[in-house]
Amino acid sequence: MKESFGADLYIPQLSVDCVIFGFHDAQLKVLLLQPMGFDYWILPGGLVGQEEGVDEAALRVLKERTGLSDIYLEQFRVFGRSDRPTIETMKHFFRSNHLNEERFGWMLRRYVSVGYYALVDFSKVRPSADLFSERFAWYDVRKLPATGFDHSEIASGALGALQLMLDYKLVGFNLLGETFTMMELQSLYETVLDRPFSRNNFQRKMLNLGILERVEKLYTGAANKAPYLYKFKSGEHTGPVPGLS
Amino acid sequence: MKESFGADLYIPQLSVDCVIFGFHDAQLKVLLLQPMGFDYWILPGGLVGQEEGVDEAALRVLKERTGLSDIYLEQFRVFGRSDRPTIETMKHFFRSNHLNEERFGWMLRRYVSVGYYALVDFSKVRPSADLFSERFAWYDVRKLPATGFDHSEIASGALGALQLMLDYKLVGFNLLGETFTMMELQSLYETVLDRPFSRNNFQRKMLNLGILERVEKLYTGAANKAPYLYKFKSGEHTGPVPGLS
DNA sequence: GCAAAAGTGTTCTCAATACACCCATGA
DNA sequence: TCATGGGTGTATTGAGAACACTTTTGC
Repeated sequence: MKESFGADLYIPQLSVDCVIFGFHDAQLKVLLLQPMGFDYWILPGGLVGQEEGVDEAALRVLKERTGLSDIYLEQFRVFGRSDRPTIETMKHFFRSNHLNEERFGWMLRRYVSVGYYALVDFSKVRPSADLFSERFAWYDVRKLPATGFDHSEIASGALGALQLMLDYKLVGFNLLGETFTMMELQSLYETVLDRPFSRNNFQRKMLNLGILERVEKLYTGAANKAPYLYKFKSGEHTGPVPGLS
Repeated sequence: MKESFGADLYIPQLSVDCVIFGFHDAQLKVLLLQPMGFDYWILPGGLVGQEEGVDEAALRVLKERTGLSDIYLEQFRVFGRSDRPTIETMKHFFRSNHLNEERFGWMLRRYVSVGYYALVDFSKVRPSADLFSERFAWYDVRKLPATGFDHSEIASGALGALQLMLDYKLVGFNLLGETFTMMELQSLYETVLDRPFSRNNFQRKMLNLGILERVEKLYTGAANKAPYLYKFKSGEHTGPVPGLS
């Protein structure tokens, strides 16, 4: 039997893909990687080690790509159709990079992928590309470039799941920094849910939840009243990996 | 290399497990199987064929165990911790049934399982045990017997997911027959959500949704007013497999 | 006619909405 | 002092909860 590099280290035909959301410039952005010598982009992802939990694999990918641990992470769906375009894309990649198909042939199979989304503080992320990628970039989740595999489908699935969860578990705060103004929070909600909120009612709704703490005033130097800064009362709704699978 | 029966037919180390919910006697029941010569119970499940989608595998299991196709099916979570008790349980099973570990040794690995829940009309199901099981039985989801693997965790995860979805997607009707009385529907909601509703408010709420059609009166022969029968206006919320993964 | 279950109506409360008004700040 | 953005207050609406009342049916 030929030497297959890495074949025995991982669970065969299983991968994780992470949709990493960051909020910046009033846009909900997604971190993408561009594989070597390719003109399309893919989501950060990886294989699951034999001794590793699936959630742990996703956290490892997140740590490698963002430099952060303690990230809010949620599993949202398995992408397992038999016609997922995994083999063709991988072959294409191998040929473009002159990789030996005999060594990495074990990867040329149909893969089932577990989809995760993560919420990060955009300003804290120090992204880095992986070994097979040339570069990374943040893209507006609603204006994605051409993607490999079925990764645009995974990204829009993640957006739908996030929209569902946003109020239910109050996860939005994970996309902001330690402190934020009410307008920033509102802008986040409007961007994610893609609909406007009225300024004053939004404020009342958020304050009535009883999970915001007013910190101090922020002097912007702008020609208006200085807005308050708020802090999320850390508690149940912040932690990463709610239901470790 | 030794002959491994079935090893190449399936995606290695990946399985599906189905929590099949039925509503009967004011209880939310789950269909369980008892493996040959064992004293615990397990959920219906199976492996995923190489040419088969993960959802398709779940539908196949459902059809085999219930005799029904067109079942409401929802994927809810992946169970992929590295310490899932799959190997020990399988070994135990092989030894009890004098199966050759050399032939089926490829199954003695850590498995990742995709969890599904299904909603069926209890009266239409004709359950059957699988090849490795002695018998089947319906159990109240809140009074499960001792289960193998981590299947009680999967079952309670499914219950949680169903509770979340019950109102959001109005999936409850899949647990009832073609027509039903308002009391049956209310009893279903009370059982699933484990809390009481007031009779009249529940009725108004349901009718205001505009998805119920009043059919005719039902003569029960009881010493009371005959209740109306209702029908679910078939549309968006009935179909099986909402997001084919 | 009475008990039991089904159907309908009324009131109260609370949260979401829309609208209006006041405050702080820099040009 | 005025435009800009932030903060607060008030009326309206609609859904949900609690309560009471009427209708049908077999005994």
